[in-house]
Amino acid sequence: MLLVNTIREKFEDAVIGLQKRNFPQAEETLKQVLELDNKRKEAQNERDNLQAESNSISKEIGMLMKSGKKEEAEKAKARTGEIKAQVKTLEEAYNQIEEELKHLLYSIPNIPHDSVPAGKSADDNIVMLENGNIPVLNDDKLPHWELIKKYDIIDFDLGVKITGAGFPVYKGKGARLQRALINFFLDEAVKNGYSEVQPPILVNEDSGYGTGQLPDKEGQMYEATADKLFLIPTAEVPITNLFRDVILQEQDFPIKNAGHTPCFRREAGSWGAHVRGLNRLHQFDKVEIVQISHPDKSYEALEDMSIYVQSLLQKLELPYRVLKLCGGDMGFTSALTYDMEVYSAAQERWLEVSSVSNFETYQANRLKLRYKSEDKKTNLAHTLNGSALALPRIVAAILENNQTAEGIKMPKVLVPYLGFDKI
RNA sequence: AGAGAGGUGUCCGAGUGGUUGAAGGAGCACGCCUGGAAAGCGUGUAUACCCGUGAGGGUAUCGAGGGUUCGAAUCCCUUCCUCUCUGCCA
Repeated sequence: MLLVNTIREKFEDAVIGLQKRNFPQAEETLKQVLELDNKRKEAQNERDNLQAESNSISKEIGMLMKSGKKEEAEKAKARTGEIKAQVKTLEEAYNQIEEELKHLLYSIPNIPHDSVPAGKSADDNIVMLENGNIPVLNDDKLPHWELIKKYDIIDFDLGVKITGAGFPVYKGKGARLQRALINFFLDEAVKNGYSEVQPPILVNEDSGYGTGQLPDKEGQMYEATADKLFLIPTAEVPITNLFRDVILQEQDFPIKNAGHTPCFRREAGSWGAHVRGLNRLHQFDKVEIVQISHPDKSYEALEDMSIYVQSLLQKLELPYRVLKLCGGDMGFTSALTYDMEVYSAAQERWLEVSSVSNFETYQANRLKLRYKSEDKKTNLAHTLNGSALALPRIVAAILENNQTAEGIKMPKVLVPYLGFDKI
């Protein structure tokens, strides 16, 4: 969530930023935050002063008791009754204001970076660059949902039998392709200085709050209600939460973690014509990269991550483009997001396979993820993450783009992982 | 899952109702001492919020949340976690 101090000090910028996101009543809402915060301070002052008085009387009583002046102690006790009741009232008032403020802050998205264009939808995103050759396929080209049947490598019907729609079963070379991609992505990440982690894929509520899935977005996650745990929608949640309530030293930066996990998304109400086959699933695999960065270095880190993700796509020989998301299309917690899309040649459309974001202090504030600077001050760190990469659409593009009459050619870089070069 | 023990500051560890944000030790930082180092000595060493230009002051925090009390690290309740034994299990 946003820092109240930031809102106070950069009010105009914050309003303009939120307007870029089409956040309704930006100015009114931010004013309300400041008013509530002022009320909070007043309430705290009142409460603290009274509590201080009560504390000092209690100490007095303690001293009187020690020195055997029982009667005077009793007199002092009588005085405290009233104060106690008042403190309780003030305490409740304070808590209510604080709660209200917190809820309001939870409802406000991150302020976009200056360079983020205003815009309403994906149509307003900016194409930063396009790379790679779009293959020219014969007229008998097949979309991946046909190819997987033809070669019997991914079975949606079996998944329906076991679980339901959106839970495919990978078989034979399909399963091996999955495993090869995961290993390839992890190896590349390690080569690029990321340290590999294997986090839990069920997380508690605190973790959900830490990265911003909670409150309000619990509908997106599968929940194990008996234990109040959530199946992760992305490894961002457990990996970033590794650093919840942590105070780092400046020399700890940058922290670079990478991990593979399955991801689970309910995707309630988002089914339609464009989500056939592997395009949208309830369960899929993804390798995620996470960086914890010094605030001065986080945009460098973001560029770094973007270039790294692109290097994977180049090695997989997939045509891709990089988008800078507009305010209206960015995630709630992000300040700047690049989306990487690959071209899937049979569907003849671009598929998002990675989303790389800088959250600045928005997540760190919730996470209480801080660092001690040289001058011994504690400041919030910056968090970033990105997919590197999400498997299903990569698989879709590999299958579609490389189909030939003799079978589907595998990218060279995967062959050592696969043990075969063609499906 | 059952029985028992326990969760205190960066770490170890004392503390069972009264100026305890918390003894003592270790570590770390700075200073003194030294030719240099070690030892020794001294000082300092949490987080959040609030008040104050500042020095400084206030409030809260001893796993978390409630309660009893004028006063709680200390008593009570709930909850989470760790350890030991038993059970179960990949």
